[in-house]
Amino acid sequence: MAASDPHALDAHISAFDRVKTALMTGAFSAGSRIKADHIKSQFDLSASAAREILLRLTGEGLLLQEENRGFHLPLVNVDTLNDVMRFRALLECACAADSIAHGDVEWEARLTAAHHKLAHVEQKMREATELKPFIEIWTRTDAEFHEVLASACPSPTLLAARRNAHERSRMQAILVLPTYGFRDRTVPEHASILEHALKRDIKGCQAAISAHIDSLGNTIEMQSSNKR
Amino acid sequence: MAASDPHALDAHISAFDRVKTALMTGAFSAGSRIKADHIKSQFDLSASAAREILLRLTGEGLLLQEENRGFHLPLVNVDTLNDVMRFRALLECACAADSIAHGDVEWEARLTAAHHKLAHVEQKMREATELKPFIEIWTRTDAEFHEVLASACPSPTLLAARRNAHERSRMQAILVLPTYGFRDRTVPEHASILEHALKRDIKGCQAAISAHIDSLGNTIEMQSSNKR
DNA sequence: AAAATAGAAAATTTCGAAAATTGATTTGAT
DNA sequence: ATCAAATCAATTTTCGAAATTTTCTATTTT
Repeated sequence: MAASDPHALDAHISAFDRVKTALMTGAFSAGSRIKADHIKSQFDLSASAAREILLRLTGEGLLLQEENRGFHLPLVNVDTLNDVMRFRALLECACAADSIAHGDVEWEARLTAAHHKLAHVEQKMREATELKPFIEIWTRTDAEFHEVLASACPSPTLLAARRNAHERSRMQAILVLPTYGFRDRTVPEHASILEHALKRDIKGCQAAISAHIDSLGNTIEMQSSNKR
Repeated sequence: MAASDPHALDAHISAFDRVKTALMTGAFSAGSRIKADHIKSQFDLSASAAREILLRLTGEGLLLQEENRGFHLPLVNVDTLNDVMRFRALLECACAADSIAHGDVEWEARLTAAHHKLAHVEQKMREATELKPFIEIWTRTDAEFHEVLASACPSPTLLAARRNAHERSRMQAILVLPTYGFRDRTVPEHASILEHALKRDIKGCQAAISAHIDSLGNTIEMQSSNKR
């Protein structure tokens, strides 16, 4: 991959997704301005193509826009992180309740498979001394697990909102959490969610989800992890 | 107001809001294409200004876009209406719970005032033979009531999502419901919401909200109203 | 007559440059 | 020296036209 064209292998991926991925993987810091010119040159786009992408990302709530002052990432602190996390918990719980009520054996199988993969990655992370190399794969695997957990919910509106909330909370976590949200306790949390879902215990599953997400929100206050 | 310039008096209102208002008041029909050219001429905008507005509205979920096939209103039927309504109910209930938990006397006063205005309009509607002339003011008053009800909720994310869900459900209602969502039973429904909110009865208030919104969703199946 | 093809028209998307706005720097006045 | 006005550079926003894609219509082919 030539240094002059860092996206040569991503030619089939839309420019929108490339910029969004950059945002979601921490290429910019919290509160920083996202200049159209920078996007334009960095991703080899025309001025208006770059602007349109930034507009779309603003529509998804991943960026903010100020009249005549361009686009910027949201500022992130304990309060904003917890706010988004709580909102996400509300939607994850609602989706999970619907999934548990409507999901069939096929759903159970997919959920078990997704958790198996996630547990595999997280086990490696617990054993590793450096988390960083795992973050990208873990982020994808974690998103997939929660996606499958919600997938038997019959409401397209709720599903779309949940996914968006997940993306927003993920972006904030990447921006401020030392280990991007992963901690040792994450492993039993995911196991507990799976267990209650398979038991068709809606209340228990929602409690597990809330605990999982709350613990993420609280991580910011105790940045004493010795792993990076 | 000259016929050639239907928006002369709205000069201080942004073009975005003018187009959005047109959408929200039923200027276009469900599923219909929203051609950039039409917006461009109808609202006296340049091609790219029109496109940018349509992009923003898509970001808010009020329009859909299909690659190289432009923008269009969502198709609306019993299922989509109920889906959005259920989602809105989830968020309204969450906001109401927070408001009841956090609202002070000032909030109670504003809520009472908002309900008083709403009840006034709705009383006139019950007495009237034609609903149409009241729809615009009623829509505003109803939105204000639900806005105030939610306003003591401390979560900006939840508040923004609730407002958006309200707008989307309102647009769908305008598109398909015969009386745009108003029925005689709406009056006691709003009263019940107020009553439980002031009593600080979270469960009761949520039940009242759910009943209120469910009854809207069901209206589409019984279009036997003799008023228009 | 139905299906397929080709060509024309309509609509969407993309583009790079012009216009307007903001923020920073310099200049001038008190 | 301080504050205000004016100038300048950087950035965002707006624009109308060019390029692409889709859609419609007419023609040809089976």
